[in-house]
Amino acid sequence: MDVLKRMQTLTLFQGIPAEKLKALAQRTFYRIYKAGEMFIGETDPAHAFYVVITGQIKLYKSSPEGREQTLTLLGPGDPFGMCTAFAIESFPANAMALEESGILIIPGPVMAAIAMKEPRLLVNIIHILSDRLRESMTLIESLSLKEIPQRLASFLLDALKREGRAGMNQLELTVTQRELAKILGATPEALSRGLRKMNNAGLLAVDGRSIRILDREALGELAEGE
Amino acid sequence: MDVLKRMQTLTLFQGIPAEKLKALAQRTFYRIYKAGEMFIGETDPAHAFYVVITGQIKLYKSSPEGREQTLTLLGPGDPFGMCTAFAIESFPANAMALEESGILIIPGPVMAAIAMKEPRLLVNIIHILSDRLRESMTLIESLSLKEIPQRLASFLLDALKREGRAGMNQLELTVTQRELAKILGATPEALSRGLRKMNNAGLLAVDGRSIRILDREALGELAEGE
DNA sequence: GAGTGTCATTGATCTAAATCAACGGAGCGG
DNA sequence: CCGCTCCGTTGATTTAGATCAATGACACTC
Repeated sequence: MDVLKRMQTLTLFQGIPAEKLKALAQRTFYRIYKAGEMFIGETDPAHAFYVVITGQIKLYKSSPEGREQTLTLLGPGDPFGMCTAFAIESFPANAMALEESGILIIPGPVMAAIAMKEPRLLVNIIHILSDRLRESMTLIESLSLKEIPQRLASFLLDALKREGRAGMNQLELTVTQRELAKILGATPEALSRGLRKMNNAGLLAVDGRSIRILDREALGELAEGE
Repeated sequence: MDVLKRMQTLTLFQGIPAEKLKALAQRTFYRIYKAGEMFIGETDPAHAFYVVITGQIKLYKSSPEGREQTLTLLGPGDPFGMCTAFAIESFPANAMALEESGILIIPGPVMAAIAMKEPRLLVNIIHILSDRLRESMTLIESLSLKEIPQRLASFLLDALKREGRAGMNQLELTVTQRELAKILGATPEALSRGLRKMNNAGLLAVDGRSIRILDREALGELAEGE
């Protein structure tokens, strides 16, 4: 794989001079992880900066009893590990490949050295961190202040907005319902019941991983809170 | 108040040349907010960078039914609004002064202009954002995977570690129990019962806002999960 | 084609914690 | 001093959602 070429297409590296990027690319690794492979543990001192190239990664927390909460899903182009590269000692979560995934690994010190001389890169990182922070706050709000049907409705509308060309009401889940449950902070059972209820109410129609939104407005009202 | 002098003491501005800081200080405002004053709403397009000088600020989310979840407490020296200054359009939460508080307000564009030429400042901001992100993840974990007694135990140990000189077992809450409940994602009733239970079990002794930890080890076990 | 793991689903039961309600105490303003 | 508000507390009730258990549907591998 041409690491440099990939890096040039990433928004993370927009505005960075080619020679700097080349220096970075020379010390960057590319690795394939298998589906289900957990490649960063919470306590790992992983001082590196990662970028997903192909596949899908989830960042999550897990409890001693085996329950899990997904923090975020990452797809092609998404960077992660910003924290550890510059700031924090150990990675604050676990990372697992949901499918076979190709990942760029940039050693923390390498990244830091380049970034210090390239404010544009630092600003890009700040953008990404800000975005993640906002998402985290939304998740906190969701977990603490909303009930499961509301969370589900919010998620669906959000996903529709994110992936949907205007006017499309079809939604393709990138993950199993089991995984979706972990994103929403619910059990698969609760999610299943939630979907069925919406189905019965005529809000949507589920068919495997694809969901057709039938009544966007009603879903919106539900998401807000009746 | 001598804005420049204050700014020089902030870790946020460590390593920044004096003349740059002076330019920043000249365009910075200082404002006092009264206790209970809500000074940023979630939808506000507040493109500014804030630093708490005195008092105490909480960032929080609120639901239409009036329930609240506190995202974080901020004290003297803590900056916030990093997101809006550089990246996001609207502020992702509400901000309220819990006590009368003095705040520095640096207009976003001013901050951005200086920061672009001062990588050190950008790195400082990345540090802070990383830290906030890690805290957010911990809160998510807490809300989703832990029950209230566990959350409470974690909080107490954390607070003890943060404020405590080694060996001290005395803990002074900076907020009412009502506010603490909002931090933990619980109701005041649930918090009260939790504290009483720990009291009865001989883990701690509550006296108003001061808490004496009697059995740190047992509290630690409880925090993890039995 | 049988055997096995994962997935979604549905029903029955259980439980942590919210909600509702009531009360005593502390601080404050008139 | 009396009323007022906000706080913490305790008890009774309710409920959302977890847990437990069982089932059918696929998709694999052997």
